[in-house]
Amino acid sequence: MKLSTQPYKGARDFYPEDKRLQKYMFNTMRKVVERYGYEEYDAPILEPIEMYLAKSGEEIVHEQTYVFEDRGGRAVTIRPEMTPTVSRMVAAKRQELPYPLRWYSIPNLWRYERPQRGRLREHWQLNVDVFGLADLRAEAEVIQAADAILKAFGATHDMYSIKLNSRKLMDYILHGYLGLNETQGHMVAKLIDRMHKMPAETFAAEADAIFTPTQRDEGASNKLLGLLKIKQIEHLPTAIREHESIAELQKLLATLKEARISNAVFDITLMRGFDYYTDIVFEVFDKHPENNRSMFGGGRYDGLVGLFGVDPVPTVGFGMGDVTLQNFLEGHDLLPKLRPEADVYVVLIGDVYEQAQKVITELRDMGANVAVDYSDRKPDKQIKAAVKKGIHYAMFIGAKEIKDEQYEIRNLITGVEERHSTSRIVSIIKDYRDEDLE
RNA sequence: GCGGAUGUAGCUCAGUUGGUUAGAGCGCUGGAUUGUGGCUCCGGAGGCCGUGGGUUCAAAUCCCAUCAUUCGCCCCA
Repeated sequence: MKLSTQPYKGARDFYPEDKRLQKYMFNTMRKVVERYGYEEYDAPILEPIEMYLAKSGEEIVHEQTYVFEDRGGRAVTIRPEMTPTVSRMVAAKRQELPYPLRWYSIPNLWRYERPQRGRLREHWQLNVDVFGLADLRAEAEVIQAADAILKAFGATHDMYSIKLNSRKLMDYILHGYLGLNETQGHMVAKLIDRMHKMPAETFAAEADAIFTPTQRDEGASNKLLGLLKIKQIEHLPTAIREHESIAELQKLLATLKEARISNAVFDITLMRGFDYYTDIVFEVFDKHPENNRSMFGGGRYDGLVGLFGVDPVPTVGFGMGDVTLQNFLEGHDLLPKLRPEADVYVVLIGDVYEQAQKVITELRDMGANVAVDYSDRKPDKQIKAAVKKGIHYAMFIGAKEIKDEQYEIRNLITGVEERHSTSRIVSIIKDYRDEDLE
């Protein structure tokens, strides 16, 4: 039987060029969040299944999680998200950690589902969380960090928008204002979550079906439809505007505006799927016409740490997936041309392998990344290999060069060729390497 | 889990109403050119036509199944 060369369904192979891109994305994320003072942590990819039974809807456990039995008969899952894990870690050291905590991680996560654009079975996700701050300043900070990451990739505010809403507000609207019971509220919330994927009439009909005849007679259904059309906080009915969550949303929007985040907007239709959010939620949307979709989001989830039997710790965080981020960067043409690791490709001419060792070692000792072609092929073949690898410089070492201690170095982009000493060559290489690091 | 589309060379794809030995471009490789890439010219390798069954004198082509890829739904980071 012939073995397949395809990677497992929904998972990706990272060839060097792919890995280079991933390194670029992760490094950029790390650089930004560390600038905000976040510390990196990590944890096992396996967790006991109980971790996911306690929270966040059953769907994810029963249908979208990798579950298997270990040799000891324990049910084990491959983590589908990092939030429960990090909550567990915080709970374990609840009393000894220096709050507020600023933690981040870039875990590998798995979900058992049908792969499609922007959604694979395996992905990596930057998780950024603040623990121990029951204040909007935490929300403001993580949103700023998220915004700063996108800017670090070269994105501008016209490319995405940041939508904000409040779970507390929605709870009040659904139950207090519209008078729905818990089940109805849940159904309406799920429906609102899908609102933009269906025609307005379908939405209205499905919403209507959730209300009781009495509620419909009282106009609750029409009230809901009216509310969902409102784009500005100021246009909400007075009764709603007086709710405490409104002042918080306004305050957060004002803070973000001060921080020069001009593309943050209130969006009453923003729900987000997880049930564990307790207050502010936010989501970043790609505004590219062909990829108009949610990229990533987060919010406040004050209840998770407490599930581990310790006093609750207020928490705000977000998760940014690598697949959707990459789609975003590609769509807006923000991916840079990444350079290979090697600075220079050494072309050996003639039988100089032994004598060239000294020079090559010298280059490496001075900090150059040097790949050497040991194939004994003719120079043109060796040069072609260097070009194909995308290496910027080719260096020629032959009998003549070794004798003179002057080596030919060619810029493979411009074709310009010069003869220099090793130290001069290394400084040329380093100048080029630093060029793009502004 | 449900529905649609697509599987032919490493890649992108042709392939007539079913009819001999399955094609092109790019790429790969050797040479022209034994110390120098990109252009040009000449040669070469590379295919179980996704896989398994069926119909037929005859299948890349028609039918069924299956697997994979992909788009959407469900769900959701």
